[in-house]
Amino acid sequence: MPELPEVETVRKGLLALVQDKTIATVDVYWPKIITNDTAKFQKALQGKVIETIDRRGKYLLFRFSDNLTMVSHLRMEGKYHLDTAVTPIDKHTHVVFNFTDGTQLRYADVRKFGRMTLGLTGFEQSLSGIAALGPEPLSKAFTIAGFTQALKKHHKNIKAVLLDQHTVAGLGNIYCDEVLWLCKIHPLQPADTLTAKEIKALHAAIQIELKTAIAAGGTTIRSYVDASGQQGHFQLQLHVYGREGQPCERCGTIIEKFKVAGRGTHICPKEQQLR
DNA sequence: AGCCCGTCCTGAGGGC
DNA sequence: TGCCCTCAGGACGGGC
Repeated sequence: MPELPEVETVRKGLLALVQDKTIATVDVYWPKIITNDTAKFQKALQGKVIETIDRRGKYLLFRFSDNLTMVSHLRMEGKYHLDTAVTPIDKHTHVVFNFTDGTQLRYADVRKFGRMTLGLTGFEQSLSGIAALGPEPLSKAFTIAGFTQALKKHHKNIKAVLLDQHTVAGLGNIYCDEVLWLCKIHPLQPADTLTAKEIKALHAAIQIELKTAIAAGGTTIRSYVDASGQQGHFQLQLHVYGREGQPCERCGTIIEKFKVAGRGTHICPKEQQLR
């Protein structure tokens, strides 16, 4: 499941593969992936050049010539890769961008949860999802003061707050469990009850964790690969996610798994206690 | 405003 | 072997 480090890894890899390429045509095999009118989407992209690719939270922002931006969210299993027209389209490929040089950018998504939206650059600021997004965790906009203020507004549990993207952008289920373990905070602890010390530790852990995960090319748990088909390596540095039944690396207590906000959640029951 | 829940999807894995 | 059921979950819209 691509979270910020995986999306950033995809962005960098993808940029190296498709920058400056010109789109000839677009094939759409599962129209629900495109939230615009499919025919308009296809027509608008004809002849456009991919100038760069940006990222905001877990969203990829393809910047095209003529002031067009395509917002793309991979959700659970979305993947991009470069291919040639002679390779048969597999059943999980839903959108194909045909370039004028004969190569293709293919979007595959087993679950079909991913979405793409095209508009005039800047439209993404008012797109639901991006408009309400919290600060980028690796930018100066993510301050301890702002983080503290945002946490005070919520009485729901800290894990749900970190997951919902409004307080800070980019964390998903895996990195939430990891940073909470690092800071010894119980995922059900109400956000507005965290101490200043805990908030400071969480703020730091989020940044270190995401930076380290980006450096490792992201985390491959089920199926994540980057734009070149390479797996990430950060799964080797996970402390709690997917480790239920195994001893905590710090204290030896058996890691437990239960549901929080509808998500599988992993904790060390000794070190992460609800207050 | 905040919060919770249903929805979208398919493949993997368990039970019998 | 094969079938059925459950689980995995990010974001969003609707309802309270």
